[in-house]
Amino acid sequence: MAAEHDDKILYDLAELFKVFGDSTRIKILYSMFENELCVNDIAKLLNLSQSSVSHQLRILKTSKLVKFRREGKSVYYSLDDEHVRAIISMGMEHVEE
Amino acid sequence: MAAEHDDKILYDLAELFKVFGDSTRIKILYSMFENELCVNDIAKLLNLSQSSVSHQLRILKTSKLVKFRREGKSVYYSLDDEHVRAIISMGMEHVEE
DNA sequence: TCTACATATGTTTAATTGTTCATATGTATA
DNA sequence: TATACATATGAACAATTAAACATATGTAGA
Repeated sequence: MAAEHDDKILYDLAELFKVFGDSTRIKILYSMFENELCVNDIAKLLNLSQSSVSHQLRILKTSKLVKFRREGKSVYYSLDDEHVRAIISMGMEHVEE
Repeated sequence: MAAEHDDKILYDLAELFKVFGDSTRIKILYSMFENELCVNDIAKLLNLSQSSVSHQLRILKTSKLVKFRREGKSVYYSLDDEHVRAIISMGMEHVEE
């Protein structure tokens, strides 16, 4: 317990949860729960500025929580994998009690 | 999507993840993964001040992530339920890739 | 009740971070 | 290549918060 190996992993784990730990980012993630969306769609849907959404998407991208593809002038974002969905769902269960 | 009902839940969800999103708190939670520990044990194990541990335990307590019982002068803390373990494990999987 | 030990809490400070505003980059079309 | 639209990025500011320090509360035993 508390070996140096764990230290690194636990640090990364905290960093991961930190990304989920902001309501703007969670809303953005949740908006993509069913299907991909482009930046502007997210901004309009959640009533956020384009800049704000873009900044947060960068963080989500860096953390590998979302992936994206460009199509013409738009960039479509979606959840990176099932882990992301699973983590959110698991948290939901705890919160909804 | 983005209904007001969701808004509240998503806010709570972010608040929940925020609690996991600090390396000190994650270390504290992880130290209790196998068995309960008293405040001093945690402080010594993780090389933290008693004050710091106590402050963080308060936050974990408020968020219902840990429970506790008093035995003489000591207070023993443990993970509140399997959800907590599940959320951490799920995050671990993502991080360890 | 006095002392020692264990834990909790209040306050201050330093550091982190989300948002805003301004601007840059990228893409398509006339 | 000039213009418009979509997205990204840089910098400054305001708000949040973890840690440190001091102190208070709680408990057991002499």
